[in-house]
Amino acid sequence: MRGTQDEIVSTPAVFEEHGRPTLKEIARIARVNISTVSRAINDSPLLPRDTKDMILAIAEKMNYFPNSLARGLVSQKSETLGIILPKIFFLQGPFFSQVLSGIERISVKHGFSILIASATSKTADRHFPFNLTRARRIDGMLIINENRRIRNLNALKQERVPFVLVNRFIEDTNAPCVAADDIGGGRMAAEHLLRLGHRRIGVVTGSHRVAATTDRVAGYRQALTAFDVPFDKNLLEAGLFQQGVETGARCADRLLSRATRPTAIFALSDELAMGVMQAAKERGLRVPEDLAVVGYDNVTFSAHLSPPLTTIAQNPYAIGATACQMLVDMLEGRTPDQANVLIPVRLVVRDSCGSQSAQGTAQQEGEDA
Amino acid sequence: MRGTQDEIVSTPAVFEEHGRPTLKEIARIARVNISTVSRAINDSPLLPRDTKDMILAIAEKMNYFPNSLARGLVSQKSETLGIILPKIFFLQGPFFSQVLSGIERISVKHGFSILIASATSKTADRHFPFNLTRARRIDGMLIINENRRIRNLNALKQERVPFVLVNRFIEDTNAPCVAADDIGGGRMAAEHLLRLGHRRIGVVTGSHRVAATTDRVAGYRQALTAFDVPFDKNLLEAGLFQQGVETGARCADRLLSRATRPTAIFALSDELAMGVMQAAKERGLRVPEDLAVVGYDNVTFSAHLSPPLTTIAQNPYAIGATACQMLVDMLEGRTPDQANVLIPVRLVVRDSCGSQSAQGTAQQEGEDA
DNA sequence: TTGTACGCGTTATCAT
DNA sequence: ATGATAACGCGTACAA
Repeated sequence: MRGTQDEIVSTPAVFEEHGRPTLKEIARIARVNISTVSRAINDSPLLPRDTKDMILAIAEKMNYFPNSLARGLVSQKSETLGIILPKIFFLQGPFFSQVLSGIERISVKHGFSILIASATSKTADRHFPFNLTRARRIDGMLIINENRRIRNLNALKQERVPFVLVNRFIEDTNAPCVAADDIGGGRMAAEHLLRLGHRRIGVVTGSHRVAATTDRVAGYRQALTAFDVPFDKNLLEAGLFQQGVETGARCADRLLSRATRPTAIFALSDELAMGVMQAAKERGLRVPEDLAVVGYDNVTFSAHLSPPLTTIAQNPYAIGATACQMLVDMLEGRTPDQANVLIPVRLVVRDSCGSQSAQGTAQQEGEDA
Repeated sequence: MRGTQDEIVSTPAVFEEHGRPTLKEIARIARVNISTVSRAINDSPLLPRDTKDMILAIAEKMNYFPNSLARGLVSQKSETLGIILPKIFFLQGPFFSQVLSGIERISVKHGFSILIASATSKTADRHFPFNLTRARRIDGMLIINENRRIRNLNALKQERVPFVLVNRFIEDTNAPCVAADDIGGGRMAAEHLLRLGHRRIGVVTGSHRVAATTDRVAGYRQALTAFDVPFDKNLLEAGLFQQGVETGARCADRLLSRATRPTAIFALSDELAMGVMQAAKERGLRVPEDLAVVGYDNVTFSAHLSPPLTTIAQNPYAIGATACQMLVDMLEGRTPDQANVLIPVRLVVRDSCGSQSAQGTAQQEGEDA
């Protein structure tokens, strides 16, 4: 019951007496100077083995930990990364959690802590997020922002604080970023349907203010162009990512009540796709026979819908990890080889578009990133 | 395009020249002593209006921000809360995100930053999470741990660091905690089925190492006892929360292939319930006619399954917010009126158990916490 | 090899 | 009403 290490380790509360131990305290006990202790703690090559060991033993016994505030004051570093979130950040799905997980993994590996900060209400600090760097709380920032336009990017650059844009892709060497290949994802989904012979492909989107919508639609249009299919903006219906199933169903309803209804629908999230399938069912349309459906995200349940949903899988963990690695590299003086990186997505073919050989060009699973 | 405030505010980069401004720098320019500036910044009542205004104007213009490291060094506080996560924290669902959201909201309101920290691999710091408090990085901690047993709770208490256990309920005035009422939730789900006349109620659980499983099962057993129905441990099948749908289906399969199969199944998550419904369908069993199903969590898609899933809704945002409020209270010297608080859950009745008046006692929606 | 002394930016306690 | 100065805990150039 004590064996595993997923847990808090016990600790002698030695410091009960005089508060937490400091270098001075240790120096007093070890009968050496403070700086000698400091050197021992920092494993300075100047000190001989024995002195070092002697001091380290005492420090260990006293449960000493360097005060990182004092250290930071001297070094002008906090060894902390800030994750900057928009005021209303949609943490609904598992996406953000996975990104965070990737960030966390890399940051601990390099000894950085992470501070989570979201824009507060307007009454609060209007200097956000620069208050954090100006107050020396963080050394760099990972900016998570789903908006299509990054406002005041210039201010960001001027501040001269290392940052990485997470999940927002822009082609700007001065603005490092890591994002999923939303354009590629949109294209792959559309191509899949086009190859199966579909020509009227409806799209159920999220808000056009978020980049996920505009980029994926852009990819969809690329595919259309490649197949010489004219773009018809009446085939687009905008729902809300936050209310995926409801709005997905509503949008699908509108699409399916058109005079010439689409033979396929590309939904920009699996939840939207779920709504689409539901709406189709209610109209007596069979998926995939009467309507092919493609989703986006490959969330856990999508494999278990009936029929199992063909979808685009992203890699949020890799996004977080890569972004964090880039930031750490910058902070440690290395230059990342790429400033703007795209994390590939992949098409997961299941049953919601029918057998691939049924219509159109037969083909297996070649279209991965 | 500049009007909204969801974004980064622009900032004159005045400090380009001499690094970031400090009290000393401002004092030099204002031709006053450092301590005068300090008083102005901290709005000391000793200073007359005009001096204060004069200094503040300069500070503002120079874009001054107090160095929180230096402040912390003096005040012995970091104004930072730590969120402690287990090594492998299942962030799959939206649950954690919502808890985090609640924490974040309250903490910014009180001027605290939040530091995210998960237990690292065993090679790293074996003092986790006390390294954080000992290094003065955080003033208190919110401990998120899904395990049934909290190991070394004593070490935690001995460390004399303010903490709150999040989503783990224990009856211990010395260990403040905030959690969802899992026992109540289990009971409510089972009662619902019992009222509808079911007597053989299968349970698809998660791992028995996590409290969510044991507590909800405990509640289920309470309901059984209240209805004089003997507990049959063969009606329990353990799946995995992380692989909800798959293991849910597998467990349901085992349950449904029993000689006398259950007439209802209580799944401890909506994903598990989804798997249960799928398994039922594959056996040609109709839900709810042949099998009633209750889920847990009320995730977004559960309202849109066919049939819509009856489930237990938790309130993760409230859990986070309440826990954080308690911690802040402790840090600011207030004593929370309750040390161990239970956040109520509620039964959301949909169609997966059939009409309530169909069998058993008719009743409306009285059983909320 | 080890000690001395100063500075990091701030607050607080003295004076004046 | 304001200034000088000593902490806070640590790192480090310089001395010894």
